[in-house]
Amino acid sequence: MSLTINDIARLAGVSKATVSRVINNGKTVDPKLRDNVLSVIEQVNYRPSALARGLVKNESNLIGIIVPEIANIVFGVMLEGVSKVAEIYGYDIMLSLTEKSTKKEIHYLNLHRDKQVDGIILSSRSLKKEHIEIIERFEIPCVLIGQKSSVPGIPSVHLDNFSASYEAVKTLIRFGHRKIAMIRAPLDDGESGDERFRGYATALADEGIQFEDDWISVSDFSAAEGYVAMKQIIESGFQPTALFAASDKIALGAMNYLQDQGYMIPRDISIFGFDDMDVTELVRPKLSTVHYSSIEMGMTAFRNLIKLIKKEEIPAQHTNVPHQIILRDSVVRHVS
Amino acid sequence: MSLTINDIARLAGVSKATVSRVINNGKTVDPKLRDNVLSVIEQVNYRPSALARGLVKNESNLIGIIVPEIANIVFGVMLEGVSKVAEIYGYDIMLSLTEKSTKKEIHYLNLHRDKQVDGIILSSRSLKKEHIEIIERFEIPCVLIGQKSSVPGIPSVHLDNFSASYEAVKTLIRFGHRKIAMIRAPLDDGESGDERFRGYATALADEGIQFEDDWISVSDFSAAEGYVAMKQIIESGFQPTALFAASDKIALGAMNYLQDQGYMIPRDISIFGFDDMDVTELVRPKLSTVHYSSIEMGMTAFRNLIKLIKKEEIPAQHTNVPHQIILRDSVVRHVS
DNA sequence: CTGTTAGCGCTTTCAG
DNA sequence: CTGAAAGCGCTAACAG
Repeated sequence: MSLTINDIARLAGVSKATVSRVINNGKTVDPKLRDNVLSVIEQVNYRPSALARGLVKNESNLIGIIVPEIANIVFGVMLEGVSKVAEIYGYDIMLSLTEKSTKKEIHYLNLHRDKQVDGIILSSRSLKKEHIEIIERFEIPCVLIGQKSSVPGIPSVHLDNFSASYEAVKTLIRFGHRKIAMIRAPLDDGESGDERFRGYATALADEGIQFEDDWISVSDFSAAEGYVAMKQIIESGFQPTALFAASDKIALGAMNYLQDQGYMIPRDISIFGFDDMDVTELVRPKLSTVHYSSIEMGMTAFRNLIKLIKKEEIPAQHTNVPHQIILRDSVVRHVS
Repeated sequence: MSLTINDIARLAGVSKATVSRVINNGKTVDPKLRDNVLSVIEQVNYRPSALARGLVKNESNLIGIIVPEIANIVFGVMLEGVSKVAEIYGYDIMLSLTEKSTKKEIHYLNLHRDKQVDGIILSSRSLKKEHIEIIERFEIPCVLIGQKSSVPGIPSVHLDNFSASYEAVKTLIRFGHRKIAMIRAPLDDGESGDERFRGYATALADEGIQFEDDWISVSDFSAAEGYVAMKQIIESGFQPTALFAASDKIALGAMNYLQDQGYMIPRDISIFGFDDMDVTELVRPKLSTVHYSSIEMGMTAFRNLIKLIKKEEIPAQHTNVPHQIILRDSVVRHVS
């Protein structure tokens, strides 16, 4: 077994209170004693138990991250952001994956509380009563990432999905496109999926363009589904001159379908993605897309969480991460 | 504050020992008492503190994962594998990122021990004396992932990088290629980078092909560096008919360079990658590559870790995850 | 400035 | 089958 504070106290010939003091750079400890204790600690390589410490201080220096998946690069990068700042603040990370299951979200919310995490960063499509109950009952500092939160006390960090999509579609329109298809996120994907669609719809409406049902297809965020969704649109008979996809992966899948069918991109159809994953520059033509910084999102989420934990400063209920329109080769002016 | 076991005891009119017993489905507890306690727990939504429990039981149901990065999809998927099995066994995951820094690896190894993780899955380029010291001193069950371990008691889960590369290059040779370039991993990337190179070298040697220094270039695992590495090879004057890249990302970068220079792929140069990331099917031409299952790797690593933790069964020192050669459009027969 | 003494919330002998 | 008591490793008053 490991050495305990008692062992150190004995070895250094002091009380464990003193050892505790030097460990915590406690107030005034006689320099000689301190040096002595320190050298003993050094020699035997003593490390205090975070568990015991957490138990009495009622804090763990652990924060929880609950996200649907991690194989998705967007979440991976987000997590790197959180991790970077967490490291600076001396927090460790407990990670749980939910596969978008509300049940698992609840399950892990509870589990994280059991482990006494000091706070949680949660990515959920929508906060249900059950989420809120747990968070409020146990007073767990919590920030929502990726979706807008409407719950006071639970701030969120996210994109302005509406504006981003609006601008993307406006850009297509400015390039002379009017017959613009969209592959949107599943209807149950939460607020951000809806907002992207709303941006699309509003941009068209503002230009007096009326879209039909068959301009729109639904897809989860995979390339495979994007492929199918594009197929659906084309087979419906609609001939768009441009496509706005709710994610880069969808866009790539769609692009693949079109290329497989002999369409030339962007000559026949312009394509606009969302996310700016690194593959956007690796595919040909390079993909136009909406850029935002996932890492920034993660960092901001953590910073807000810290504010919540320290109770020093109340973070804004909503924090927007900036976005930019990135024009690459997949979009060209439409000539009629 | 949260309710404690004492509250429950009081509320249920029993001793906390009894409450503890029912929580742990302890031996025989009078059914009436048990039901009573259970209903109280249910009613007030009591959840025992994992910290306190961990302190006395000397286990945390936490396992640590220490990897260089997570934005890299390979690690992301690995982590999903670990997570999937961990969930079944009721373990939570503490995650730390090291950016390949040995110092950070050591740092987090210590930190994880402090938090009393029951075991650690570590991805490190090579185990130094310092790693081993910590692991052995504190008797932390630990499995190495992605690299072969030569330390008894620290088993590893990894690919047979040598064979995989050997087979890939043999495949190119079988397709009539002899002037085969390679972009390899950095020299300090550890054993698996070396093995991939050795596979390449051996395959050529076995066919009596002598390669020169300018056939080889070095790149980290990014597309940007792959681009530069390919440029280097071409500008050296060597005209390969095929390229074997140590990763898909490198391959894609290289492909981009070649395409930018007007080369036609695969007509002018065949390309072989490694990893089978999902983009391999999204780019044109689709990339030939070495496939293996990162998720399987993660799952296997966890299973081995559990064996180590439970001390029931000693896991094999080395566990190989199977690989396969995937031929796609980026490789064609060379016609001289 | 230092040691003694209580706990933090839980499990686990050990009696009964 | 149940309760009392000790203790996991640490911190935090409180005296001295």
